Amino acid sequence: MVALAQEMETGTLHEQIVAKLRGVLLDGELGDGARIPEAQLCLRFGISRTPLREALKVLAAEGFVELRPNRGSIVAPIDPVEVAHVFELKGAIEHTIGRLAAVRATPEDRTRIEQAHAELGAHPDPAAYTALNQEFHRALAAATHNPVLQQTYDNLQKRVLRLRFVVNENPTRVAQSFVEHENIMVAFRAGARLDLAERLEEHNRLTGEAVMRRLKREGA
Amino acid sequence: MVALAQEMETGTLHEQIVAKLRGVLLDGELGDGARIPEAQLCLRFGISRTPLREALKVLAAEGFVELRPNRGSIVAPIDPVEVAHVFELKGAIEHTIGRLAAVRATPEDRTRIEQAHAELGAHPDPAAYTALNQEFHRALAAATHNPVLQQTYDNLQKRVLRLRFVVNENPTRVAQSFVEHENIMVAFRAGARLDLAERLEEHNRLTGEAVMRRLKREGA
DNA sequence: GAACGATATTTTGCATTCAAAAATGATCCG
DNA sequence: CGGATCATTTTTGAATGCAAAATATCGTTC
Repeated sequence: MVALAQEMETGTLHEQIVAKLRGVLLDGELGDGARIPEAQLCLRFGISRTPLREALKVLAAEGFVELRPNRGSIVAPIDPVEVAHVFELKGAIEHTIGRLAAVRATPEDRTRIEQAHAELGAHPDPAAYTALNQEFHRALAAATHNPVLQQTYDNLQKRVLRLRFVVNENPTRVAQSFVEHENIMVAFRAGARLDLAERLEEHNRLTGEAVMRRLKREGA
Repeated sequence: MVALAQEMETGTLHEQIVAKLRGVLLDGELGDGARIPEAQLCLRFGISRTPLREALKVLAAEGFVELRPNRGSIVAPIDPVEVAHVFELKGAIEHTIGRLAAVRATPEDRTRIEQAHAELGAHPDPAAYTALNQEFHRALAAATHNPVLQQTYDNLQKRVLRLRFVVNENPTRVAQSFVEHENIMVAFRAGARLDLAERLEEHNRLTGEAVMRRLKREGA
């Protein structure tokens, strides 16, 4: 089992609860549209309803939870149209990540990115793919040294992570994806800003299209 | 007094509280870094601390409020570096708004955008500027028909709105800004996607630079 | 046996309460 | 008179309590 919600055990208690709860949602422990068992989660986290509900509101604002007045909260149902919109926005941000990271990446950033890329190459299995891929893109985003961008990007990334089949990526797409990553790395190493930007945007578009095809097929 | 926080009286009670509280923050009623008077706001909104605190956590996640463990919440202090980062990300989104709005705007969108632009032309006073300018850009964002993008954009826009001197824009910049808007409209009317995208991004950059200069001057 | 409706149970949303932490300020000593 | 120490008050964070709403249960009728 790959932990998708690799949050650190840090920050305020509230932040920790948000992180844990997000973890529950991202790991698909509660399916799409499932009722969120407040009482159960309180027991599990060893807290009362007050802080849990605070976390729920935050996650609702982030788009992971849907609050239905007087009818409790549910895991936000996946809306294919919305997923497409998330990818569209993410594309814009990927482009910017490319332009900025190519120029701003420090030697440490470069090392981390190279490392993430190498790990992806070493583990071509779909099981490991999602987490490593996540790490790779996260490292690139970090190289922009723009925390506002990073956080927005991360949030969007998490939103698509909720789709189970992104996790259980198919082997063909994984292979294709790695080829795209190779090209991304070529542009990155060369410091080719616009080239990197375009490749990242294109990679996002292709991933998005794969996801949308899958969504259509599953008729979710 | 121009109401910056033009939220509607709709949605769940929770959403209304978040909106009202955001209004208090955006209208600059509480200065930068000021302690948030929980008790007072509860009185004013006629609610207890529980729902108010839920709203506070949401606004903290959005970056308007800073929660200090055991020391209460304060209006998030303005960090010039962060403001620059917000503008940088907003630039990426403006570009995308341009590319998409040029193609997707419906006749109704076009009417609304033209109207917003005309109103800006009719009221060249800095006092009215912020609200009308806000409306103009909001209308353009809406023309993308991408709610995810719209919401993210709106959130960023609100973050820069917190800077009081953006509200009290200086006349020179207002005039210059309108010229940029004119050019934006030319590209928009012509359906020139990339041209519109570039002009919007450039407009954002220039606004951002004006704000940053102001920030530096005031030494905030 | 299905459909409806009345009643019991659970869940939800918010107010209240309570313990712990921080801020305040009163007292003492140098 | 200034500054440290300790008691007092206030504020914070979270658990609990309570009324209203929704859901489930069950009996009744057709």
